[in-house]
Amino acid sequence: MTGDERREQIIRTAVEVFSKHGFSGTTTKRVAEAAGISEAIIFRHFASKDELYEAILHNKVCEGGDKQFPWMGNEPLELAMQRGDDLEVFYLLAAEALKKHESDSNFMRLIFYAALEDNEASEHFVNQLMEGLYRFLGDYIERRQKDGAMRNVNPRIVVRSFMGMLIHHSLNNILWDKNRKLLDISNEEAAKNFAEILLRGVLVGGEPDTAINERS
Amino acid sequence: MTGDERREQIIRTAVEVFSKHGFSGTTTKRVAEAAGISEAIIFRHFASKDELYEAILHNKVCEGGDKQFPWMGNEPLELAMQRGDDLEVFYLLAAEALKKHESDSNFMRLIFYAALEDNEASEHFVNQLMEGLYRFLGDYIERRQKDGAMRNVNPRIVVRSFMGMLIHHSLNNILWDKNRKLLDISNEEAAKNFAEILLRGVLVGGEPDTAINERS
DNA sequence: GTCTATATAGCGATAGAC
DNA sequence: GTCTATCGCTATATAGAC
Repeated sequence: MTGDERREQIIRTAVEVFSKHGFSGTTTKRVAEAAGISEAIIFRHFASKDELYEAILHNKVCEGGDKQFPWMGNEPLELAMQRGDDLEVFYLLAAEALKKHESDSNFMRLIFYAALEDNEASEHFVNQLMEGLYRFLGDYIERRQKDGAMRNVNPRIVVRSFMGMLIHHSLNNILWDKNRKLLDISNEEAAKNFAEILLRGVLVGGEPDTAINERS
Repeated sequence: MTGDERREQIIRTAVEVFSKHGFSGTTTKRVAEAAGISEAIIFRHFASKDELYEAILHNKVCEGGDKQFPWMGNEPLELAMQRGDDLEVFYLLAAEALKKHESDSNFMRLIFYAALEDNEASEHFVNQLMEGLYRFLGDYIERRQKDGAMRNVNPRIVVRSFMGMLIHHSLNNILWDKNRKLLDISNEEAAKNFAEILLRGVLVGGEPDTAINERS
């Protein structure tokens, strides 16, 4: 196996191990065993365990990061946005997001570990990718508010509400509720329901009888 | 300092350290330093690092767990539920939850670490506390559906949507968006908005023009 | 109840043969 | 490019003095 091939193989393997056990919980020995090589080879390709970790985070979060978000270069989505088909917009976003989360749960685990363990990749994740998403979806919501289609709620609160539904649902599926005791539904079903609940929540019309800030 | 006092002090200190760095990332040495004692004392009170960790998880998740959830013995909440004041119900739940999360972020970090590191406390957390919450709030939603006040959505999807908003918002505040770059609002504001969005989303009336499952 | 000193094992990382 | 052998260090845990 050539140097580059080996390096790639180590990274792929390391993603598996680090995403399972985090940085502190991962030993170079386990990575070596999982890759079927000796520890020494790892340190021939990466100067330190730290450098290996940074490499896989960079690989997953920074480079592959754009692909984690389904809001760029998605034709059906862009068409739905152009014609102001809100339900379709939110449904497509939800379905894509849930699918991604499910097919790449390692990415989610890495991000959570990085955040908890206070790795700077976490900061990068928020500054670049999440900020991009908040702007992208926030702008759409703002436009729809100007159209008079949506109520005047802080667009970023709407984005957070929606992302909350999606990320928390995937988080349950990956971490806590693996055997679906609390709630057992398909991604399709979940995406439909989340989109519809959120959208009804922000569209004009159908208000609760008294808004909270009009109360005593 | 007596034995029990010392034990309690160690636990309090260990909660801080474990919640910051997780199980693998925490060394008994750091706990000892943070408590201002020698390592030997820790092992006089706890047979192993594992036992200390289980002790603090039991302390926070199992015993203190009930207090983490604001849905038992909360009078204003129960009154609001009795008179079917949905907005007040969801607002109170949201406000209480966000307040708890903020004042005890260590609890959230412990839970997340436990889930990622595959500790059994995580399972207990879901089976006991989350299941209780889903039943409690799910039952209320079901009742309101029978009243004809809420649409016929799987109640547990509604609970998940709402919990998603709350937990994900707190998670952002604690982990990723500490300096509130993405969204900077008070708990009060957040609770109001989440409650109103969710409630409009599930109340009868104000439907999006075409539901997703009626489409092509 | 608390300490210092120490045992033992596993960690990240390196040396050097092939 | 890969291995075995090993270094230096730190981890958990214990022994024994005070």
